[in-house]
Amino acid sequence: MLQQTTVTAVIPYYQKFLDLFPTVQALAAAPQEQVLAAWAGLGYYARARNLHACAQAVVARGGFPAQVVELRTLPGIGAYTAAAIAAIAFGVPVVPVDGNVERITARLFNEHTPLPGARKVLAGLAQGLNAGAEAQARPSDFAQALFDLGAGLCVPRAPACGQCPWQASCAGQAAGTAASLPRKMPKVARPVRYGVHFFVVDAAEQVLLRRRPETGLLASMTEIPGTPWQTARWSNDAALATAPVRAAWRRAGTVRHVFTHFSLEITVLAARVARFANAEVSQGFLLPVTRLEGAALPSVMRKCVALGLQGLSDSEVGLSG
DNA sequence: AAGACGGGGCG
DNA sequence: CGCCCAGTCTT
Repeated sequence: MLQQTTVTAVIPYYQKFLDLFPTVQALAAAPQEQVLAAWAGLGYYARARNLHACAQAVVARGGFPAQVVELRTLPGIGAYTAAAIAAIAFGVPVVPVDGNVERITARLFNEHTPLPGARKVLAGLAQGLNAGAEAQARPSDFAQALFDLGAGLCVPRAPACGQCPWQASCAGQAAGTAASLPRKMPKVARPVRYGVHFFVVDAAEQVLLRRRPETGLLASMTEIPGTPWQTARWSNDAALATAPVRAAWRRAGTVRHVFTHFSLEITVLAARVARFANAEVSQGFLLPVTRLEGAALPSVMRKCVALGLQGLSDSEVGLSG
């Protein structure tokens, strides 16, 4: 759950997962929809699918493996997580290399090769950090100490080298380059994409939703119907041609959202209908407005829903469509 | 070796 | 606004 995410963001989700799925068996037996709904808002949804599949694999093999090479074969368990579990849960003397440890290592050895190219070299160097007898005897504490050093002192900007226990042996500190390490390859510009999504509610206060494809961005998550996300703005006519129902659409507003590889600008149209025809619902499903909170809606769609609800409560003149 | 893959918090 | 976060998987 912590992969590429901050601890503070994870804590409430972690608590919710322990309540919903108190054992690995319970998680393995849960329907995917419930797991995705519990993960909704945390991002990188492949992690949720991997965690679910991982629980099923662990139950199938009769328990958790304790060695790095076996942990590594489980879904969603890469080099870092395998080492972290082995060291923390099973006392294996290995060093888990996350962003913190990468940064500490680059500074200790004054390594100037930019990431991600330097990743393999840094991981190799990091494996030598626990050579001392104390580190060998306490792999879990040593890993935690590295995380805390990276989070508290050896921070990305303005590291507190004066308080660092490794200051004397740090080549980056000696060279005066610590604060600028690790170096990174320049990032490519993020393009903008545009979409139009439709928030529509019937007289029974049910919202029309659909499930996203099982692969790609926001895979298997829930959304309100909408156009594809393209590089050009949508004309009214082109967007309305994709509307899931005929209705008096009104413009509820614009949602802006930033993904890793592009920014998204979504125009939300909102409408009420008396009732949905069967054909209109066949592409998706209906959910009472009061149950939207428990749905597997990613953050961008929660923004759209909030805007749609607000749009319906307003009283403006609508577009036709 | 590159990309794809979320979301929020902070300077 | 850009950077960063207890990375992994696919191509």
